[in-house]
Amino acid sequence: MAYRKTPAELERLEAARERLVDQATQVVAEVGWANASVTAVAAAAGIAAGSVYQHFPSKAALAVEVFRRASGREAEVLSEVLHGDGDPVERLTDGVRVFARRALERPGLAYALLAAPAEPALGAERLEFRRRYHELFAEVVREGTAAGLLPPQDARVTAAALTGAVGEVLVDPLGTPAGGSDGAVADLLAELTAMTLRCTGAQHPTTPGV
Amino acid sequence: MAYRKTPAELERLEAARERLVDQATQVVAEVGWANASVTAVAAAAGIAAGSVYQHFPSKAALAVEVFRRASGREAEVLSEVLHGDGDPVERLTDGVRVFARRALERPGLAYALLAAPAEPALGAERLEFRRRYHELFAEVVREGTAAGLLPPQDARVTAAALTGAVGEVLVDPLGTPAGGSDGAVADLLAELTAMTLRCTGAQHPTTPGV
DNA sequence: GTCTATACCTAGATAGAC
DNA sequence: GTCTATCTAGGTATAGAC
Repeated sequence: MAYRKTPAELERLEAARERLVDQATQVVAEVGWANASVTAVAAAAGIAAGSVYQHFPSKAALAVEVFRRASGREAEVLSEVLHGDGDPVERLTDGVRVFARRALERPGLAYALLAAPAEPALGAERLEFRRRYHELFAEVVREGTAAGLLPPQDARVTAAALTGAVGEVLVDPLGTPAGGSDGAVADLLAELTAMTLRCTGAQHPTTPGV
Repeated sequence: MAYRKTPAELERLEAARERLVDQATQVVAEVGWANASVTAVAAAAGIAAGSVYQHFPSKAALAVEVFRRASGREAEVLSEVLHGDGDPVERLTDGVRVFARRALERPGLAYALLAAPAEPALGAERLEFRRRYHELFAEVVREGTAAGLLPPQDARVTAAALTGAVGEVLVDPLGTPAGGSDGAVADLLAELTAMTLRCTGAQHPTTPGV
């Protein structure tokens, strides 16, 4: 009985925890938060229901971890694109396009993160992440205004509006089983970027890109 | 024992049901769906918990009724404004302004209807009402395009974007206890209408109105 | 450390008295 | 028709064997 766990033990534990979070994410994407019981999640991860509590103190804690993990990834991707190359307006449309495309590729997960009914704890978490999106968008809007590419405006309002607008436009396609296959996705992305440009007050579409 | 209830009886029942729905709405606005237990709602309506089931077959049915009632009112008000006088762009900004002002006047209820975590049944209901908003907005956007006031665009996407944008912009103020007192509300409304105009691509602000 | 079996708790729903 | 008291189900969390 060692007083400290060996590195190998820690690694195994960590791996099991990872697997649990991954599988829970999968289950949530498939059946939603409401039906993702501890039993179902544990079964998916190949462990017993009771063993979940070796890794998380409560179901809510696991749910929060799942949400943070997945939402964090999206926020990071968005952040990278928004801080990338090109003028602010280009980056904004690129960001929206990438965000939307990723959502449409994993509709179940995106729906769970963006809109699906969930416990209060997750509601709070969602609100926090939406604020993070607000900040990311607001920063770029301010840059655009400073560069004279966008008219004067309250960047926070525009950023919140963009967040809500993109989410709302996506929810319907995400809800319908086959969110739209081939060209429908391209059309939707084009309309989304056009809306983004209008919403910020950009005068000329800069990149008519894919 | 009459085979049919007398008109007086029916009226009394109907009144009790009304009172129950009203009080349930009140409770939901105050404590949210999660904490609006059958017991709490019944207490507010001055009846016993068991008696709730004289009027509704289940808690979910009552919740849906509460949601439909309240959301229906807002949709009607919005519809009236959008179908009122003036050019399409004016009506659009008026609609957004009225919707937002009403929400800010009843923050608890608005938050419950727009964003608060709720059971799956209500999630579906919410989605349905958001579609109703989409349609209302889309119609006016199409009119605006037809009148040459707005550039060509997919009205459904713009309408969904407006719905999401307005909701998202409102959620933060609605969440904070004193949503903003005096001039803050006016500023927010002004920014919202400006955003609405940009989002639809309207070139010149038509009514700088209150 | 992981499983099996079970305790427990909350909240919705019901039965029967008045 | 309404209340009180009770039942029940479902799912989280835990105890103890292996």
